[in-house]
Amino acid sequence: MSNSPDPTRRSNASRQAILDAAAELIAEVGFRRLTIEAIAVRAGVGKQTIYRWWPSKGAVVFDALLALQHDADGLRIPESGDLGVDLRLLLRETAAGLVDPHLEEPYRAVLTEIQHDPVLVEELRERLLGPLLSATRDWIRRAQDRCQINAATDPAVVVDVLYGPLFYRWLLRTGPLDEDYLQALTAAVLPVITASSGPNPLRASVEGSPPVVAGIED
Amino acid sequence: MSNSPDPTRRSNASRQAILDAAAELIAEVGFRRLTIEAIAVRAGVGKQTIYRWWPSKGAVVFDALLALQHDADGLRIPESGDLGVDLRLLLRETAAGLVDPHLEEPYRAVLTEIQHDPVLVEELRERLLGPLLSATRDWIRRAQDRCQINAATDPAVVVDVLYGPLFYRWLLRTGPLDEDYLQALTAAVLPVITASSGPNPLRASVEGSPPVVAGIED
Amino acid sequence: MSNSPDPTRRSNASRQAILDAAAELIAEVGFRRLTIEAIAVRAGVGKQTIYRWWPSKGAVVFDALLALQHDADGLRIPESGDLGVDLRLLLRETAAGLVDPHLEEPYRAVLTEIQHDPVLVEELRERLLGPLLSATRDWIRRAQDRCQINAATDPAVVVDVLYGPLFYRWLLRTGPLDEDYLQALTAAVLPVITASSGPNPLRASVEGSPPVVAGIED
Amino acid sequence: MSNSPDPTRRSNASRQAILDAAAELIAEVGFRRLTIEAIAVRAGVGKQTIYRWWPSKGAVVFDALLALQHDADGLRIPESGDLGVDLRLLLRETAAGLVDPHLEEPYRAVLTEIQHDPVLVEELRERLLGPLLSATRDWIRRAQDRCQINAATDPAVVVDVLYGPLFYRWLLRTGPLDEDYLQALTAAVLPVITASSGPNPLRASVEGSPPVVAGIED
DNA sequence: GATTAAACGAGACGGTACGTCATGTCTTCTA
DNA sequence: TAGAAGACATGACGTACCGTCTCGTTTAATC
Repeated sequence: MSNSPDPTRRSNASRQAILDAAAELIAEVGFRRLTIEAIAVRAGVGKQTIYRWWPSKGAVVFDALLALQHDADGLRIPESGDLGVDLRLLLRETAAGLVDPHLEEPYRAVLTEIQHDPVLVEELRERLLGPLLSATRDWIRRAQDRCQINAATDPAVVVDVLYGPLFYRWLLRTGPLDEDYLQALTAAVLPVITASSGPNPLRASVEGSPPVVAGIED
Repeated sequence: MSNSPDPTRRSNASRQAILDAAAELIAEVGFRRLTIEAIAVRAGVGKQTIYRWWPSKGAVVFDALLALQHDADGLRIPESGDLGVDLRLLLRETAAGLVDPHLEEPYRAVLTEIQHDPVLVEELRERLLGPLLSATRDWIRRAQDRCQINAATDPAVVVDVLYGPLFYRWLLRTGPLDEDYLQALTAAVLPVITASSGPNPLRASVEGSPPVVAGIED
Repeated sequence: MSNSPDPTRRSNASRQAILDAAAELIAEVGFRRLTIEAIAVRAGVGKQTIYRWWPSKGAVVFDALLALQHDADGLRIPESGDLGVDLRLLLRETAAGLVDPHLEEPYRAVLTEIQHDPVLVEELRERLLGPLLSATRDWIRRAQDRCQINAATDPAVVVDVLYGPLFYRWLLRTGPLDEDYLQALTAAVLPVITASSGPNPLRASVEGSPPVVAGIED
Repeated sequence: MSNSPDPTRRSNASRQAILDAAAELIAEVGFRRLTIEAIAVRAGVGKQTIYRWWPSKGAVVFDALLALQHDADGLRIPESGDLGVDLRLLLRETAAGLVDPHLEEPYRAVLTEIQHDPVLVEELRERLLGPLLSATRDWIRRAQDRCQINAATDPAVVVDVLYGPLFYRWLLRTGPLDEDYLQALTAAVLPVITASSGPNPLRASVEGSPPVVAGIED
């Protein structure tokens, strides 16, 4: 007694028209004023056709974003062997996606939607973020193998340190993601991820300051 | 010929009731299903009283968040002189706010709303983010004066590197913000911001890789 | 590029429910406190369904009134050949409608609404008043053919003289529309409409008073 | 423990400004879209000053109408002794008020309001209609004394027959109240009210048709 | 002339209903 | 028989007014 439709009978023309219409409209009016009805009209499609195949407006936008990214061929992780060069390229490509006129609004919309939609966050993890993050983690691990990145650091943490600052500035709009910024960010982040060799008195305080840590770890 | 209401005649009881109701409701049903009507009913207030004083639902939630924060006395920036200790405390306090049962939903809501509301982003900059960020930047500058942080790095970039990873993980829900994570993040971030003195071959590649940089800097 | 809905797809169940609810509510609370929202709730119908098919609250009540009248089978014009008898029957049937517990309020509401709504007055003319008045005028003409009514008088004027006094008393509530009144009114009106035979000095003054008439006819 | 205000301290300037504003606004936007707030603003008066002295919007308009009528000096009942002349003058003056550009809308508004407001209908009876109707009835009685009007007819019925047709046409907008109509109406109505002496076969049927009347009077 | 109490203007308030909009479901017609 | 078209019940939107309720500010009448 399943009510789910038969995917083999799905009209691909309709699917494509819907994603195109969604992409166009989100660029025109933004996510807040984007409506299912408008998408249906623009796509020349019945509303039910949208409701049949997507659970929410956010899911449509998410799929539209994926389609746009495929057109742009996605994020490639550079690997020249030179960590500084690779890092700059990686950050630049990431930033380029965030400020791309066609992609920025959908990105913000998806980021927005996952805050309140557990289904969509799962979707995002599996189909957009997951591949990207695991590729990044592999890239990090290889750099660790080459002793370019401190092997003691969890790759997941390195990922946060790489992408986090970029997203933070982008989301809070505290400044532009221009070349100057990327340059400064790369210079600042690079030492974090490089192998730490000599003793570092500050670092020591983190690992060993007993009274504070005791209080903290309660 | 101004149509704006007279703030001196504003009912403080209504204002407080509205903020309380908003805080309660956002915790109960989340931001998406939060409605102005429900806030008005819960607060025992006419809808117009909300529309008179706030331009949008997001603005109400933002004020409710500010009020909650004031109750919690806000974020204090620690300054023991030990950079590692201070950094951990700072990150821990920040993270504590993000995962506080009363604050998490409002935080996500505000973060969400500023993506699509230029007025609110300005409000946020002035009244929530601004004070916090400038305090953080001052803290950084003092640490730079003590030669605990590389004086060549723009404090704004340091801010991004400090808070960015935390927000990134929190927004994308790629993992918990628990003590283990904060410990690892502190350990990873600390070297970024400490003064780098000796020659660093990787750093050199960032500053000097001619062919790539040439292409980039066009 | 028409935005008007397709009448062939109209839900007749909703239509009937709306008219019934309107009739009930107007009897319960009167026209002034009758609201579209209450009609929608009582009818188990969305407000939009009302707004889709009727332009105003008055129009709904008007249709409700028409439906009630159809149930009561409307006004029949009697024609026994005896003018006095017919006239009394006509006035009595008219008065019966005006004081019917189910119809009085809707009648007053419609009369009220047409004072301020040109669209509704047209509607009224075509669908309620028109048929009644033209039937009455035909009835008058046949009586004139039988020389029971002065053939020189415009049937439209006769109509006013027939119905006007009744409506006047009903609208201004200057007295009851009971049998005594109908009896007196019939007795008074009958001579108006009967063929005038003998010379009438007063009548003469109307037709011949030169100075006054001169001033009037300018 | 009376809450009613002290009439001796009433501001006459405000009273007049309110009535003027009401008269202006009803001419501009009609009664339906007339609001107390708009009257208050236009009159430069606080809303409470209106609510303090009038129980309803209809009451304000009623007073505004009375004031307008006083300016126009009201309806004088002509009495030349020639019934036909007097009747024409009376109908003409009545009709003139109904179609006066300044008075028509307020008249319709008041007529409308009394349908649903028992307080106002009483007010109307006492202050507007009452004096007019009793004057008319006196006029009729004097004509009856002069044997110009059938003394057997109740003056109240005569009043209805006089004014009713005019109001009927005016309210239902079935035709203009121009000189031609007034001429025809006068000619038609005059015989009703004149003394009928000789035998009238139709009249007889009214008074004596047993079978029909019997059925009716049950 | 100072006091004082009520009417006044202004307008914020808790409400109700408005008419519109978008949602997600359901039905009808068409390819 | 899937899909377009769109009517439907639902319910929130933001607005307009309602009638009540403070607020100072006149404005008379009393002291």
